[in-house]
Amino acid sequence: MTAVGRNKITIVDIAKKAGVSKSTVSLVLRHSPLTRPDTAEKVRKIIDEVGYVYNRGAANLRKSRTNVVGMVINDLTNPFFAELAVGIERVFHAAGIVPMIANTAEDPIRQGQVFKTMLEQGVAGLIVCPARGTDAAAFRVVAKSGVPTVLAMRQLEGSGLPAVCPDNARGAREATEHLLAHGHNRIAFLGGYKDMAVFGERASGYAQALEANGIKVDRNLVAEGPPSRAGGMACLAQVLEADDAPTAALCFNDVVAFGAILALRQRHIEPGSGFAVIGFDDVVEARHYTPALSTVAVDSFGLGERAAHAILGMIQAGDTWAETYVGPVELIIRQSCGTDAEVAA
Amino acid sequence: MTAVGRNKITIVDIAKKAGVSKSTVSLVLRHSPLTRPDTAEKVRKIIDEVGYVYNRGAANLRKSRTNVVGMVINDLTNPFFAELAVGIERVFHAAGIVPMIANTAEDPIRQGQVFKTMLEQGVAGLIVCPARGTDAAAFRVVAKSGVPTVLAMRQLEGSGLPAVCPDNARGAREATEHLLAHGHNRIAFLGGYKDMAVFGERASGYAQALEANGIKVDRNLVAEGPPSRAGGMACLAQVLEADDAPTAALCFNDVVAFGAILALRQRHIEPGSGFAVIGFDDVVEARHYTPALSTVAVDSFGLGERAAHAILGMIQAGDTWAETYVGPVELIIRQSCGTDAEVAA
DNA sequence: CTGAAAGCGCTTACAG
DNA sequence: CTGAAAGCGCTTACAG
Repeated sequence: MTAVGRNKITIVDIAKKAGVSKSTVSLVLRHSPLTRPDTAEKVRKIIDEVGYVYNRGAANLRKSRTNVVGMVINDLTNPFFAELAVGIERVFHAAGIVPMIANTAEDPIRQGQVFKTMLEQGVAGLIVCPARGTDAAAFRVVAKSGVPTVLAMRQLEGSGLPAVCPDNARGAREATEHLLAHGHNRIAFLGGYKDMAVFGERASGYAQALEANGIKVDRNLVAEGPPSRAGGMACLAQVLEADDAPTAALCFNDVVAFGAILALRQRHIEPGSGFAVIGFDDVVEARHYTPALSTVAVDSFGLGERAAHAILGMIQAGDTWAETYVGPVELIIRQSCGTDAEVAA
Repeated sequence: MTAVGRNKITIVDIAKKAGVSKSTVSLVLRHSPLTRPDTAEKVRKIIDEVGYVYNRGAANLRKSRTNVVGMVINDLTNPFFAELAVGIERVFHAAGIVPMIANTAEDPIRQGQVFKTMLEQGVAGLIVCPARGTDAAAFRVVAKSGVPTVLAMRQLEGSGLPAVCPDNARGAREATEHLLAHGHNRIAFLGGYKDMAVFGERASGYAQALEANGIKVDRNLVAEGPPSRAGGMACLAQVLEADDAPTAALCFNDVVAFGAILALRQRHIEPGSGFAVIGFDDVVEARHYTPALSTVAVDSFGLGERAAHAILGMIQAGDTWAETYVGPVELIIRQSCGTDAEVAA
C-alpha cells in the first residue's frame, strides 16, 4: 500500500489542489498554448511544491508511442563502441528521446533476448551492432514489429536493413596499397573471424589491393583469431611460421595490432623498421602506443550521430527505411609501419 | 491509423481467436498455474502465430511497478566503467530486469536531466557513478521519489546513500608503502581533480602512508590534472620541475600512469629503473603495456555484481537501504615500478 | 480557455 | 479453471 515512501502523486492530485481539471494539468505539462498563463503558472507551482513526477509510461500507453530507442551493442568493453554510443546519445538527448543501451557480448542468443525485451518495452526505434554470427533471420522479429531499425558498423546482406558503417573495404585496400608501395609483398592479414561483423569487408579490401598488384592471397598469411591483444599475438606467431614469412601485416583492428606488436617485441623484431604493422579504427590509444600505431581511422562519433539521425528521420517520417551511409576512412601513418616521414627522413 | 505496419495485436485479439477471455490470456502469459494445460497451449500457439508482442509498459502501469533499473555512468568511454556495466548487466539479466544505461559525461547538469528522465520512466532502482563535482543535494529528487539507489565507485558524505566501491584509500596506501619500502622518499601523486569521484580517497591513502613514515606531503609533488593520458604527461612534467624532484609516482588511475610513462620516455628516463610508476584500476591494457604497469587492481566485475545485488535486494525487500560495501584491492607489481622480481633478480 | 468522458493494454481481485 | 469489471496515469477529441 504505502509503497515505501514512493510518492504516487498523479495529475488528478495536482488538479484537485489547483482547482482545475486533470485535462488542464495535462495541457500545462505539455506546454500547450491552450492554457491561460496564470492558470499554467498556478499549476506549475503546485507541481514543484509537491514533487510530482510525470509518469511517462502512462503517457506512452495512451499515445501508443514511446520516446525510447534501443541501442544493441555487441561489445561494450570495446572503446570503439563506447564512442559510437556517446555520439548516438548526444543527438538523441537533444531530440528528447532516451536511449536504452544493451550489450549482447557477441552472443546471438543473448541478442535475440535483447530484441524481445526492447520490443516489449515498446522502443520507437532500434540501432544495432550485430553480434558475431548474426544472420538476417535474426531480424525477422523486429521486422515484423515494424520498428524502424538501422544497423551500425555492418551491413547485413538479405536483411534489407539500412546501415551506417565505415568504408571498411576501402580502408583496408588503402592500407594494403601503402604497404605494397613501400616494397612489402608478403603482407599478412591478422585477427578476427569470418563470421564477425566487418571481417569480410576488411579482408576483401586487403585481397583487392593484393590482386590489383598481381599478388595472389596466400592463405597462410591470413590468420583468424580473437579480436583481442592475445589474438593478435597468436595470429602473428602463426603467420611467422609460413615458409615465406611476411614482412608486414594489416590487422583486423587496433587491439589486434597492439597484440601483434607485443609478439614482435618478444621475438626481438622491431615493430616499424623490422616489420610493418597497420591497425584499424584509430582508437585513442593508437597515437600513444610505442611505437605509435599506423591505422585506418573511422569516425566513430560521426557514425553514431549519423545512425541517430537516420533513426530519428524514420521515426518522425513514419517511414521504415533510410539510406545506407558509408562513412569516410582515413589512413593515418605513424611509426608502426616504418614508412612515416620521420623514419624516411 | 495503420501505424506503418506496426502490429497492434493485444491480448484481446488473442483472446478472441482462442475463444477465451483476456484474463485467461494474461494468466497464460505469466505462466500462471491457474490455467488448464490444453487451454494454455492453445493460447500460446496463437500467440506465436500472430507474432504478438507483450506490452510491458501497459503491464507496468497496471502493476505500478517496473522492471527497469537505471545505470547512470559518469564516463562510458572509460573501459573501467564499461566493465562495471557488464557485471551489473549480467545479474540483472538473470533477474529479468532490464538496465537502462545513460552517460553523464562528468556533467552534473546532464546528470540532473538523466535523473529526471529515469524517474519519469519509472525505474525500480538506480545505480549511479556520480559525475565530477556532484554533491549530496543532487540526489534530493531521487531520494524524494523513494527509488532505491546505490552509489557505485564513490561514497557521498551527507547523502546517506549506500555505496559499492573499492577500498581506494587502502590501495593507495599499500602502493605508496611499497614505494617507500623500496627506498623512494620523494613520491608524487599524479592526476585527477579534488572534486572528482575517488580522488579524495586515493590521495588520502597516499598521504597516510607518507605520514606514517614521517614524511610530510609536499604539495609540489601533488599535481592535479585530467584523468587522461595527456593529463598524466602534463602532471609528470609539472612535478619534475620541483626543486627536489621525485623518483616515483602513484597515479590517480592507469590511464594517467600511461601518460606519465610516455612523458618519462620523452625525457629519456627509463620507466621502472629510472623512475617508478604505479597506476590504479588494473585495466586490461595494464599488463600489456611497455613496461607492464604496476597497479592497484580493483575488481570491477565483482563491484558491478555487488551493486546489482544490492539494488535487487532493496527492490525485492521493498527496503530503501543497503549496506555499503567496500571491495578488495590488490597491489600488482609488474615492471613499471622497478621492483618486480625479474628486475630484482 | 477548461471540463467530462473514453480509452491506451494490461493485471487484479472477485464471482462463478 | 475461467470470465466480467475496475483501474493503473495519462492524452485526446468533443463540448461548452
